[in-house]
Amino acid sequence: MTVRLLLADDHRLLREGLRRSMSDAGFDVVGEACDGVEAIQLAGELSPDVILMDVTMPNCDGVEACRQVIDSGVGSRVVMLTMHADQEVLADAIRAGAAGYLTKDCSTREIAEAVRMAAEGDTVLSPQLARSMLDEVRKLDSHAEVDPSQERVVSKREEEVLQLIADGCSTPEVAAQLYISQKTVKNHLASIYQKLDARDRTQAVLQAVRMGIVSLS
Amino acid sequence: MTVRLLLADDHRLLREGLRRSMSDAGFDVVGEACDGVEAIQLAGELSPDVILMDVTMPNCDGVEACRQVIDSGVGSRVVMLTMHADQEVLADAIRAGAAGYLTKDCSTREIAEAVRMAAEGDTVLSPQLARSMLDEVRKLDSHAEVDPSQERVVSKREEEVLQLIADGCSTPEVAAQLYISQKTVKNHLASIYQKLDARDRTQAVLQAVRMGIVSLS
DNA sequence: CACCAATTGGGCCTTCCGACCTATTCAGGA
DNA sequence: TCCTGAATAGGTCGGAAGGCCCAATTGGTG
Repeated sequence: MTVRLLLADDHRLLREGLRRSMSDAGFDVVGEACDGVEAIQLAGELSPDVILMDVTMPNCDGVEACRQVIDSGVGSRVVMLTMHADQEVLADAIRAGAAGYLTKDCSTREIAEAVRMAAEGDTVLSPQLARSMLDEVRKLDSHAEVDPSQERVVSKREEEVLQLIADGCSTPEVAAQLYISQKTVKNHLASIYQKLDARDRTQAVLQAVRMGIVSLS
Repeated sequence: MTVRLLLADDHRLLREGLRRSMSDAGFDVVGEACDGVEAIQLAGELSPDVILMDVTMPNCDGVEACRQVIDSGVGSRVVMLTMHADQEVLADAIRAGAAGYLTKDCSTREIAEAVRMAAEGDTVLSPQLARSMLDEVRKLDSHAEVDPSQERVVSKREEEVLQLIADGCSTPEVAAQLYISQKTVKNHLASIYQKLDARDRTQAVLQAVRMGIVSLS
């Protein structure tokens, strides 16, 4: 029984490489999608056993596409592929129902094994993500409610403040945006400076960018 | 006469895909590097005809690695691979002496052709980058002297100020570092704000990071 | 229950920052 | 040669930023 596989990645080079590797590994590559919307559509039309889905794609990102495919009930197992080992995205992907989460640092052999295991109902992950993955799964098992992405360095509110500053807001503007006083914003910032080992907002935002806490534009 | 090819990309999946594709296309893949430093080292040891080099790599980015390979005089032609069609990076790559600049949206066939053409001394580029590439080449042809990375948005001095700020310096510290008065630093900053459409140092540094003017640690 | 972290807010103070004004020197292009 | 741009430096001024004190509430955790 060959595994029917759908590839979803916006980079043709990677798709072609995967198609060859996966075909050689004995999988039946039934289709390729170059964005999230196409992936969802093809998943519905082709009902593949497994979908190898890139996280970053145009139109609809991989995690959202994964969610929609799982929710649509076609029964496809989704293995996420990502460029970077991002804890946040991993957590999102697991919550979306992904059956695997691999970085593109993996070998084709590892990918092939992951696809095979996903097809058999197992959940697979990159070795370097094993621990956090297990933590996430444990949390899902123990208390099935959504947890605000564990191990946060700064609090939720502080993260909001940081993002607004990164978006170009001044202290008064952040206060207005969040409906709190300027003093509270300053307090949050002072707390952030301690946690991120920064001494001003510039360093705090840069550190947050390095740590992936905030996104730049 | 087969073309001897070196692959440099930090993503093993992509490297393996490329190795297969390029081998099948008749190239002799003599080595693989997973970061910039390794790429430079292997280029020296193996003297490949062509190096397929990713732009974003650990240790030493592809553009810098390209520059060093070209400067080392091993005679290898460097074809850059990139995730995104970035004008700035393209310009840097061309200045660094790259023989080609392709996005990973290209097909393996296109990559193979690009490698072949690069080996023959031609310069190749992604279709969507053709125009800007030609403009860049024209500039290089018209005045062939070394210009300190022309089209600079901010001046050399302003760039130094920006980098120091990004490194965590305050205005007095920047002034001390550059042996100028605080007032001059402020003047530079005011000029930077205009040029980068920023209203404070935080925004200026973030914009500079986006534009690749400064590096974050 | 007691404690802790998060979130909210206050006051006071010093320093920094950015806007706006001017000015000199010097190198390079029209 | 004149003019522009870069780099240098000064002043003033209002607002922003950051340090350092403080306190109230809320929601968990031990």
